[in-house]
Amino acid sequence: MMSDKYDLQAVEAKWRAEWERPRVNGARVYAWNPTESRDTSYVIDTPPPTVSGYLHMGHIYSYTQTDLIARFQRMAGKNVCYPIGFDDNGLPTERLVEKVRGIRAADMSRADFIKICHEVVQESEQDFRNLFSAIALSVDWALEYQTISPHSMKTSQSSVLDLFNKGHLTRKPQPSLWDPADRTALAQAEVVEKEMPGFMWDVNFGLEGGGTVTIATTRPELIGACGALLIHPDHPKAGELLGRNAISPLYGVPVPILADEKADPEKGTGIVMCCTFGDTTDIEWWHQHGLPTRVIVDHSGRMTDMPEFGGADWPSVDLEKAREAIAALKGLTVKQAKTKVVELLEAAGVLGVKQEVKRMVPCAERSGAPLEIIVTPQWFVKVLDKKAALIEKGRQINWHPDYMRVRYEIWVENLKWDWCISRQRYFGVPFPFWYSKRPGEEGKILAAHPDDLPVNPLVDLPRGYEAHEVEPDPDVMDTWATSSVSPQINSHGVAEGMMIDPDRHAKLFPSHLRPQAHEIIRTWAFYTIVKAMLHEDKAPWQDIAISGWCLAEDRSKMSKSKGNVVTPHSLLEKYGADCVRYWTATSRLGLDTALSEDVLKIGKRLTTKLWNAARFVGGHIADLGDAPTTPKADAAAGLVTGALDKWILAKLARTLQTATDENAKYEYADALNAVERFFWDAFCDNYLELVKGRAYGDVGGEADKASARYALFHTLETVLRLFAPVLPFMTEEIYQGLFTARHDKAGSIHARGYWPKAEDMVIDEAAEATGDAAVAILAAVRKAKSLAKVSLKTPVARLTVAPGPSAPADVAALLAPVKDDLLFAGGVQEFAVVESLPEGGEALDTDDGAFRILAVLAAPAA
RNA sequence: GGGCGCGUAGCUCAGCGGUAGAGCACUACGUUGACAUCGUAGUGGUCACAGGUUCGAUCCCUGUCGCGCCCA
Repeated sequence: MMSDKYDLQAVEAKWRAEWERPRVNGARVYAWNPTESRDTSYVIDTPPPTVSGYLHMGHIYSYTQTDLIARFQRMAGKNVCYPIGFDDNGLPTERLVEKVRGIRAADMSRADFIKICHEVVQESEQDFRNLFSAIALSVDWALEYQTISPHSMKTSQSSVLDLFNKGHLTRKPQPSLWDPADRTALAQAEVVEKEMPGFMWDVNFGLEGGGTVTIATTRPELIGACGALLIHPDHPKAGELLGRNAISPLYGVPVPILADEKADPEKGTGIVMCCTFGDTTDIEWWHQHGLPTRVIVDHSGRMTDMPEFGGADWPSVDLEKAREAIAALKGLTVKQAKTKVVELLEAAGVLGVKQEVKRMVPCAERSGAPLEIIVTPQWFVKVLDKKAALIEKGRQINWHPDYMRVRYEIWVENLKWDWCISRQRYFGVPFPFWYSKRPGEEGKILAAHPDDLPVNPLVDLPRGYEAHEVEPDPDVMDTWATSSVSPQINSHGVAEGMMIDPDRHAKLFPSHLRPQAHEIIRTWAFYTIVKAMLHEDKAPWQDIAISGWCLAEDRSKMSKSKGNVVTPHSLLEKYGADCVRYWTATSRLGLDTALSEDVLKIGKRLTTKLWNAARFVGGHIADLGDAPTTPKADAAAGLVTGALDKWILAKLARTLQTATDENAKYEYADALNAVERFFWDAFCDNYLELVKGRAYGDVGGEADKASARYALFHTLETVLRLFAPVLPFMTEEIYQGLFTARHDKAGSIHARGYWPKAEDMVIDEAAEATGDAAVAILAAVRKAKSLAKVSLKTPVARLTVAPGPSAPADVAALLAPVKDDLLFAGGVQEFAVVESLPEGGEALDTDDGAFRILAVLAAPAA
């Protein structure tokens, strides 16, 4: 039995709880079955949301799109493995914790800080669980993981150990991107370019043997770190300068003048200085020309006292003056130092023109601080030597939409740095390494034994060593170093010799689908491909589905600062999960979508219509029990005899075909559209009106009525299943309410294998043509009434039908099987099929051009 | 500066070689026994612009302009 009104809140709460209870053969509806083989599985590499973020519409948008795919695959018969995880380690979480608790990691013990991180993370994870449950994600909660859990740490450390053993991981002091605010190294992907106003100064260097040379620089504070001057070989002054030494101002350091094509003769004076390190070009020159390393900025972004200055590698022609400059600058931030150096240069009379320029400054994505390039020992995954192989791996994956692959390839082609995975932070996965202090092997890297993972080198020891013999590696991994093994965290294995459960790994890796957003193609997708390739020379997934962003209604980005953020909770409360899911289902993969209340209202209209149509059908099929089998079998058994009934079943079969094909291609929006059109146009607007005469017993006999009831039964049941991935709550409520006999057998409408089957459907082409004709003529009759501005109830005294331009051969024979239904639905009193319409009266063509009709309306009732 | 995507009815979008589609909005009519959270019908577009290919272009090619994103 169904109530008149759909009680949204109560129904959603009921099924949320029910789906988590063991129901189908003792298992939960969405449970993955670990005993089955890989052949029947469908494995999803779900994005673990970063718990440091706040809940926004984007989460609903992208996670629901994945859920639509998961639900289809499950209903279509796959053993779906749909895990969920939380990315809770790393710098983003540390920053969140410092903010919400008003503390600083640097002010407390490492252990205390980590403890607080765990607390904050718990609260945040519960918010996500509630949201995901509210929108009915069909994830298997038994597969939940955290990237900071011991299991994830073990997987992540196994990964690093495997890369180390295979020679893909190196640790050496080399120039690294450094965030002086958070005091940690960063990877290329965490850099954002910000346009900042600044100045370019001309500065005069002296020349050995007399004279001066003028360079242009935006970073005069680095003059002390200068190792050479560069000039383009075609520069007019190249001839006189090349081969000579310049003398840096303030410090008096002799530096060679070298030729390089990369020194832009159009920029500034056309002569630049190369320092340790102003930018990435400096690093190239430093490598290429074998320049000395001259460090003058420390890890906190302040000027050092340059202890090596004055030595053999760092000579000066005027040590005393240089020491004055060093003393004046020591301890200043880079920014303060810039001002001071300019003053000193001015006082020394070597400062030339100052020009205002806008420049792009590389900054840390998280802290926003301008980056320095500092030489520190860091762990790098070697990727620069593998660009071609990485692009090839990307091409083995099906990208949806395909053009997103280009973004990946462009990123790989433009890589400038190996992947730096070490961070000088606290809340993360530690490296499973120590450095030996044993005499004779000082500095040797000692790796943990795979069986001992996870290890904390600050507490644990490498096999065979005493505490006093080792120095632990103090760093933690970047959060991407762990999230990049999300498929392996779920599959419980990384590589040969690094397996927790080889059987499970073989079943779950590679996964079938990676869903994710496009802005992290260069990070998460890229890093995951790197890991899978280096560990097992595999692509990590078969398909990758890229979702777009959820924009505000005006198509601008939602952001707190703009105040245009719509929270998921307000929408869920107002419209319910089914309507919100409907909104996400209407836009395809890859496209950004504006949040639209209009679309939500359409969803509302659809669910209301579905509820009411089901109430109507329910009234006519209640006593059928589970006597109906399948449309095909019931038709073959002579239970479905009406032409219109065969017509709606044929349209249903075609709709199923489209919906199945589109869903299999991840085109859930096209699938939904096909089902919606069938439900609204064919079923509600036409079939239900045409079938009422027989359903209520006003037309035909018992067999005709039974035929109608069987067709109503099958059509509604199938439509519910087709809508089930998009509207899980309402379809379950109706299904459990009306199809109780079937529900006893199998459980939830969302159960595995519940997608309708093409082989159970039946298409009768003759009946289809007859039904199409009935629908076209009914529409023309309605149009005649609408044009006459009368009620649709107004009877038609006489309806005459003649062949139109594209008429079928025998109109009378075609219409015969539906004549009674048609006349009843149209309120027609007298009916005739003729060769051509009589003169006079307003004839109408049907939309398909098959017929011309003349409807003479009865006088309206008084 | 490079790459990618997008510009179709007032709005949100589909179509992608053969006389322009849907929903919303708007207008008119209508409470018909599932539904007024409704029904039926209608109005509405030189498919951003300019060239080219073709018998024929919204659809393919080239260029221009505008918007968005990614990367320098």
